[in-house]
Amino acid sequence: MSTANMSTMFTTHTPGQSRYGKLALALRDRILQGEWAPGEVIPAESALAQSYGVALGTIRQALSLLVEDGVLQRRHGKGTFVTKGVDGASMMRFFRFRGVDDGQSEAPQSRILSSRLRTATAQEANAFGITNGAQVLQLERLRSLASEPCLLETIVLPLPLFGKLADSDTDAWDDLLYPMYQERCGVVIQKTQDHLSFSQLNAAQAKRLRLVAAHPCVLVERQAFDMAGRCVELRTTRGDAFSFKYTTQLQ
Amino acid sequence: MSTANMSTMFTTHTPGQSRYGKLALALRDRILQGEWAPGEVIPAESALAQSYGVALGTIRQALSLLVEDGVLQRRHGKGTFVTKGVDGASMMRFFRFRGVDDGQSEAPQSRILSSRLRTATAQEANAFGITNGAQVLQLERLRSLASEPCLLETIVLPLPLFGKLADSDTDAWDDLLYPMYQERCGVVIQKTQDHLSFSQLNAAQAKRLRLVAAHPCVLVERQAFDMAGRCVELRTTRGDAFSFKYTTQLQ
DNA sequence: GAGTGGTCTAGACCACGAC
DNA sequence: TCGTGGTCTAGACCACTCT
Repeated sequence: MSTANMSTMFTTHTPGQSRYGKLALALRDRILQGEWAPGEVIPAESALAQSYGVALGTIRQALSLLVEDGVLQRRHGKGTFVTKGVDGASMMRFFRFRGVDDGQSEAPQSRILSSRLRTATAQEANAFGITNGAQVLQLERLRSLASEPCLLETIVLPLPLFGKLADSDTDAWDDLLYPMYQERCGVVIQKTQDHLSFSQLNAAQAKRLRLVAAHPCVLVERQAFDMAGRCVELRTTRGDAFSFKYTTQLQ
Repeated sequence: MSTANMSTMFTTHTPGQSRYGKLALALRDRILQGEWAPGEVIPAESALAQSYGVALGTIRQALSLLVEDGVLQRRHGKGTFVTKGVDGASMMRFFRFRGVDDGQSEAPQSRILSSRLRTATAQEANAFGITNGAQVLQLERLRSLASEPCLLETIVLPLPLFGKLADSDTDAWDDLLYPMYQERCGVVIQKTQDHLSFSQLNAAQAKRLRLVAAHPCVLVERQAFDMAGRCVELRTTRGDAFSFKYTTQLQ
């Protein structure tokens, strides 16, 4: 089972797949298998090197790959830890709402407006990798800062995975969904991809956000992925375009 | 064997400043000094290691830092090269204009609408690190795809550096400014920082873009930096908000 | 074949964190 | 004091690129 082959004389050194690359894949598998839970330490580098029969530097390169991927985190003097996942407040990085005291980023409050089951669209089934016609859970959610509504969200979750949420009382839900996904469903959000574009609010959406119909808004279409790289959440977020503020660097 | 004992005696091993960190700073200086021009190779890793009297792995770590910074690029089997700078078309990554054949990203055309000298504002002087009241060159520029105007830009450049541009005929300018900065003024754009927000076009701006006044637009406020990390360009770009399309990933 | 960057080894010591 | 990750060494061989 162990990949500890004999010596460098026999390695094919396949182009595109070095030894540390294979080690990274092997370790990633063990993490996904749940051998070490999110937040836990993995064995020391020296121990891993010995158990795989490779040099320390080789195992360090493997770990570096997983650190780059965001699967692992190193802490000098303490150990190497499995990542806990992204923080749920990350949607706020696209906006800077006024009226709220700037400088202090208070955690936004969350209210679930509706929760219902329906069959997945073809697009959703494809994204989630589930069969056409499977069930999904659709949520409408309003996020507020200092009692001021600021973001309106539509969230779609594949049912086999998030069944426990469908049965529970939405009033008892946490303000942050991603940590809750992990606690209640064992789903760790590891990566997100956001598509930003510009749109206008319809009447119903505007009412929720205390704006007028056709008010300009930013549309954020998010796909969230678990540690295995599977898409496990589709989210559409709308917020006042004039509160949009985003910074990006190139090189 | 005994080398480890020797070398450690001379290095203070200052916390927060490793040997490869110092090497990276030293090499960066030599690049900024112009010892190797953008696009040129630097000496081989083995040669650098020998000339600095360090192990190969140490010089490789130093080079890795500069590669991360975008100052250097490695090419297996060929050598390590000084980066040529960012491509000028990078503003297009925020938009997806329709009517133009999608899939093919044609290079947008450029027309300089105006060019004039004026004294820098306090904010500009601060950003550029020049004295208050110094001269700057301000350009208005329209970018078009397939003869359709799509982006309106205001560009401010500090004068001591870009003096040659002020004297030249704007009709003979290139479509891409950054390569031209390098050719004519020896300025290599190495990094950019873009602040995105939403706004509305005034009457004059709208006319240039063939839209109506108060039409929603995306506002991109860019700072561009040279290899030494100095801000050498301030740019404000406006484009139709409905053509805005941007994708970003988290972790 | 010669030269480059990329991988790997085996071992030493340093800096950090907890006990 | 001990265990952890971080730095550094000296030397070997592999894979890519050009001539």
